[in-house]
Amino acid sequence: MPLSHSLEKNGREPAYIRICNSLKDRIAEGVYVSGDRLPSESELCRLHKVSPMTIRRSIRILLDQGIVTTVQGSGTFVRAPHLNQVTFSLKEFFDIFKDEKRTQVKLMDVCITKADDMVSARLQIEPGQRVILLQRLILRDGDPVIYHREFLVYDPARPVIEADLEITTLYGLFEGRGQAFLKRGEMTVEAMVLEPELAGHLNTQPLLPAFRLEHLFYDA
Amino acid sequence: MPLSHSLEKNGREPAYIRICNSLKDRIAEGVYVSGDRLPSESELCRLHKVSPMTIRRSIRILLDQGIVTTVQGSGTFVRAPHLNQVTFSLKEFFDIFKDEKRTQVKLMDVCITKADDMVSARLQIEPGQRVILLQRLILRDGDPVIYHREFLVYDPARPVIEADLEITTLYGLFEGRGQAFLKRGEMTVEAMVLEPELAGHLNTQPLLPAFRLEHLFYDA
DNA sequence: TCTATAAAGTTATATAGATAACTTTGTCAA
DNA sequence: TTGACAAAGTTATCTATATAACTTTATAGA
Repeated sequence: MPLSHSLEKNGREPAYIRICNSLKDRIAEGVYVSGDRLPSESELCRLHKVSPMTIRRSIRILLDQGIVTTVQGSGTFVRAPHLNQVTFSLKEFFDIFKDEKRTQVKLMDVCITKADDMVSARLQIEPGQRVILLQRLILRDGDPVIYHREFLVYDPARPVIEADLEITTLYGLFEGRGQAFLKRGEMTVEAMVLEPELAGHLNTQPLLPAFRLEHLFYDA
Repeated sequence: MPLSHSLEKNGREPAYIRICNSLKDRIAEGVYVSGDRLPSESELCRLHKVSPMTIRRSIRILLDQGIVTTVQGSGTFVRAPHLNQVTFSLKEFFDIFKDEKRTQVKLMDVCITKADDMVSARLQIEPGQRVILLQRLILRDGDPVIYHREFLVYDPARPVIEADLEITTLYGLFEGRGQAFLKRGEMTVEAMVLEPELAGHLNTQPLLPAFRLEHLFYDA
């Protein structure tokens, strides 16, 4: 059976998006409330006159967004508003620093120290083992905004990675260096109070609240 | 053509999961590095001997997880590690408080005050307009762990919602009350320093770092 | 050499149906 | 009344194919 699905029914929105939004709207309007069962997939097929795969795709989106839950053999149910996950978007934050003309990365200090408990746990090495510590200050229009510390496992066999010392762009710092040698990263967020030393570097008063971002790169 | 897809090829893992993990592994191992093009969908079909829809599903997962990007007409490419989004999971946090025997919600105070700038902005009302302020303390084994403040738009037409005053369970507090009347919620996270008053309520020293969670419910 | 066009290859969307696994419900027998 | 079982309904997975929209590359013509 021939068809021209894209323009016939709505304009340019794909059917699966249209159906997905339709269901979302009905949930928002209270037609379906928390705990209710949505019409079965085969019913939705008949209602919207599309094939099962298209309905499945719509429902999968709602599932991914946490709006519904599915129970095999039983049905698809509206979930109660759940607030157990917050996506902490730093996209805009990094976008600010994207234009490299106004942003400057300054390498303050490079030294070799012994790993304390926190660092050794993260790097999966023994406490007291030697690590390379790089300290950087990120400036925005000349003003310090981020204080950056990087710990590297000290490996005499591998010469000190010169590439690391040359990183003076935020892109290099956050988007990974090289491409080839690092796998994936993880990032965690904590609340902290600015210590006097850090506050000094950042040109602000101590004891102010701040976020502490920790990113961890895994070598291949 | 008959088939018994589930047991024949792997054990019990669906094909789309298997293929997805296979691709992930190869990216992690460095076989495909940042910027590389993955084999096309039709190639992957031949390689894994599955139908296009199955491959599509695998790739969609990688796409959702931000591991690859797809360009229509061109191909599927490995993305550089990106750290512009942190999913701030509070699931375990709330799970702790799930058993209601050990957790107690204590209503400390109910009063009507005038909305300051922060509150009026959030509730989309004029500054100075009257709002209902509910203050609660959440106790875990008798120890205070969360201080909870709730602002409600004061509406003389609608009598003070008694249901709100009766909430003494965390479930009621975080998972929504009623079902029928609220739509969706939003949640933001900030870093803060404990003010003396709050620290007093929480039985800790002032000036400690803390997270400030703000959740916003939209009425229907 | 440059440009327009065609062709091939790619992802995006959708159809129509099949089998499997699971849940709920109704029925019948003890 | 209870328990076993069958039947119907539901989601989960997958096949095989088709059309559309887009990109890249090769080709032919000016």
